[in-house]
Amino acid sequence: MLDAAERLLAASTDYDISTRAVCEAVGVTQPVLYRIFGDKQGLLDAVADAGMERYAAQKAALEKTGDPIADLTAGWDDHMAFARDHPALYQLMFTPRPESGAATYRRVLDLLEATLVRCAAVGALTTDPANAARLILAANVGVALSQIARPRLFSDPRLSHEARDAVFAAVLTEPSPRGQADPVRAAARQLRSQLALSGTTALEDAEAALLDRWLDRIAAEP
Amino acid sequence: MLDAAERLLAASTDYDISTRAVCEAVGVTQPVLYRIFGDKQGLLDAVADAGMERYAAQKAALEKTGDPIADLTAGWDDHMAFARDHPALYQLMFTPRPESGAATYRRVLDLLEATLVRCAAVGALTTDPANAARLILAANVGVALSQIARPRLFSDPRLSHEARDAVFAAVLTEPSPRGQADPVRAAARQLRSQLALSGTTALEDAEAALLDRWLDRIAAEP
DNA sequence: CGAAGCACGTATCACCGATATCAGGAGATG
DNA sequence: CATCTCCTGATATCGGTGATACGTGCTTCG
Repeated sequence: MLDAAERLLAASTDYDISTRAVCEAVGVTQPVLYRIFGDKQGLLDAVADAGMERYAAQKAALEKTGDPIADLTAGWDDHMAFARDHPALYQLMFTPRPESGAATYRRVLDLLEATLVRCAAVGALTTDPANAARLILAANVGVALSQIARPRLFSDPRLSHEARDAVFAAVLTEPSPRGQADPVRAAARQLRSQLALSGTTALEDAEAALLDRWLDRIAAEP
Repeated sequence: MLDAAERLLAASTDYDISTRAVCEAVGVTQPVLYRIFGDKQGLLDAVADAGMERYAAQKAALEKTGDPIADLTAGWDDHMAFARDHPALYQLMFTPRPESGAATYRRVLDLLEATLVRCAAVGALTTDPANAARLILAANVGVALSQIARPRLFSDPRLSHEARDAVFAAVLTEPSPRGQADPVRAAARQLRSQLALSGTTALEDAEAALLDRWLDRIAAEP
């Protein structure tokens, strides 16, 4: 029944389901749903909890490295992947629903905090794990929800990586492995933005266009 | 009518309103609502748009400093205050609703980007304003929505300030090179030196040579 | 074997989004 | 001034949804 509800939720266009449709998909009538879950909110909570279970399992299968910072980075990307793969379920879990969803936030925070405690154990954390977990989760949810809301504007994976590196840099002592490690790319990006907003006359239009393409290539270099 | 809808939305417990209640509050019947807004979604879009108008006005009344970075900081805090004061309206504006809300995101991004362009004009930005705007807005929305969802966990203003500083540190330069004459020339010089000491493979030799001549011209520009 | 308890279905209520249809009034046109 | 047209609003209604009271048949245990 939870499976049917989640399937209908994923298939729905307005991120909403009807208890009738869920019951019909399973082959029972409405009162059994209300006997089991008591409420539609109860059903949605159970669906969110099942999603949380899968999220935790996915994350548990991921964290096997000895390096806690690598695990933390993988955790962020995994969070983004989960949001991308299950947008309706993700929104059900992390969007502000009144009187609900508390368990999801709490459990994700606990998972995150566990990893952060490991980071603190190796002296890589500049604040307490609880505070860092709140910061990371809030930013992660924001990027994920923005990506769900406006894929055209926010689906660029570079955005997620930049946000991740920015937040990690604020709570970790060591610079993150991939974050702004390449000064060439940073310089190329800065020059491109500066050229874009100050109409320089040192280059002709064709030259500027070609330069822009090169800077783009440099900035996108792996 | 928009006023009644927003009032009912703020008073509702489940962040939802009924078209009947809105009509009854105004004193008209349902068909007039559907004549005016065409749809319930149209009504909600109009409410979100009115909220966006108020948000823009509040922000316009705020940005008066000559320092764009101070304005950017105030903009973040103002965003958080708006979310705290109008949680239902805020969620209507920034939560992923299908087929809607595009205008809100776009307009907020434009406002943010305008301030960021001013930051870039004084050489305080390390990336292009569009990218920085996406990053800042996503993080800001994430902290705000988390605060709405779980006030007990995320209402600490220190969290918002930490997130703000973390994101700003990722897109802003340190205010040390204040007396920078020309940010374009500085960026060109920096890129040239960076390219010289790190053999990048993104460009062929001939391209790198031509790029070097152009950077020289830009750096030598009066 | 019989009765109690429970699970399920039937029928129904109140509410909501949306619309077809009709009544009344403002303004144009002769 | 009469009439026609267009616009605005109300009435009535339809399909659907969350939720529940009540009856019925099956299971289970003494």
